[in-house]
Amino acid sequence: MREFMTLTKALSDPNRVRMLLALRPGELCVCQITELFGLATSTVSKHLSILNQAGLIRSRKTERWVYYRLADKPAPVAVREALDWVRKSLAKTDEAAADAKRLKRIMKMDLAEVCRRRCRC
Amino acid sequence: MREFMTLTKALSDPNRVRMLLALRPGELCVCQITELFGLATSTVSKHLSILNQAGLIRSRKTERWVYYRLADKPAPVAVREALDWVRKSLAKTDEAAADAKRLKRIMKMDLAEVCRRRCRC
DNA sequence: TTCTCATTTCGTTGTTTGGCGAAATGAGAA
DNA sequence: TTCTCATTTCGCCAAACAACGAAATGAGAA
Repeated sequence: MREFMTLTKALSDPNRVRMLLALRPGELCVCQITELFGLATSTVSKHLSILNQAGLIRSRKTERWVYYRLADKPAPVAVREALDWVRKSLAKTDEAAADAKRLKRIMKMDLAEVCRRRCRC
Repeated sequence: MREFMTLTKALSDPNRVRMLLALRPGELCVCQITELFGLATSTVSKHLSILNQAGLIRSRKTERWVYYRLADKPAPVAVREALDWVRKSLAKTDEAAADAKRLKRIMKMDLAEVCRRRCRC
């Protein structure tokens, strides 16, 4: 029950759900997600931490960046069902399409460039 | 997206999830649910209204009482998947078993009796 | 080793949410 | 019709939460 509530609470914020959808094509680093949603880095980090704690995503650190991806096959059944539910319910929505479109543009940029841009001095 | 978030928010409170599980065997009236969870009537009513608005449950009024039941077959796919997810993830948990046990006892009581008992004067 | 910098953690603020009791509602009983 | 009473709505309080900027972290670069 406790684990299940961690899952449902993780899914109860629209920005977190959008992050799950954005991660469908493949892993992204924090600064790319920050750029995609126009939120503060600390806010994005918090959201990712909540999704991670729920087991919905996993992280990997390489060089200077932390990459997040959707949970892999060995994830618990409840987690996989949650991800399927999100995908089936929202993959074809306008919001997901708009995010995907903007993400495409961000993916074409240099990663270091994206990270530097996040700094709004 | 908006509808989906209504669903996930509805599922993000443990008492609401317990209510969904309690409704699995069949419909219950508000005072039975109130007795089952030991919450104020107004609180239970609010929770049921949120579940109803999300399409997860439906209501029916007969004589003096309002009965709530899980959403029927013609419910949207996302709703049916949500209910399946809850059932598969939690039906066999200790919490669900404990609630079911207490519910059994309440079901043996006279309905009017249960409603009157709720009044803690 | 020290420096750099992407990310996380901390502390604060405004909003949302769950809980309650009291008052309002409204459909059946009388 | 008026009365009864199960349920809903309202108003309030305390706890939880999302968002931000600033400070801390810690791994790679120099």
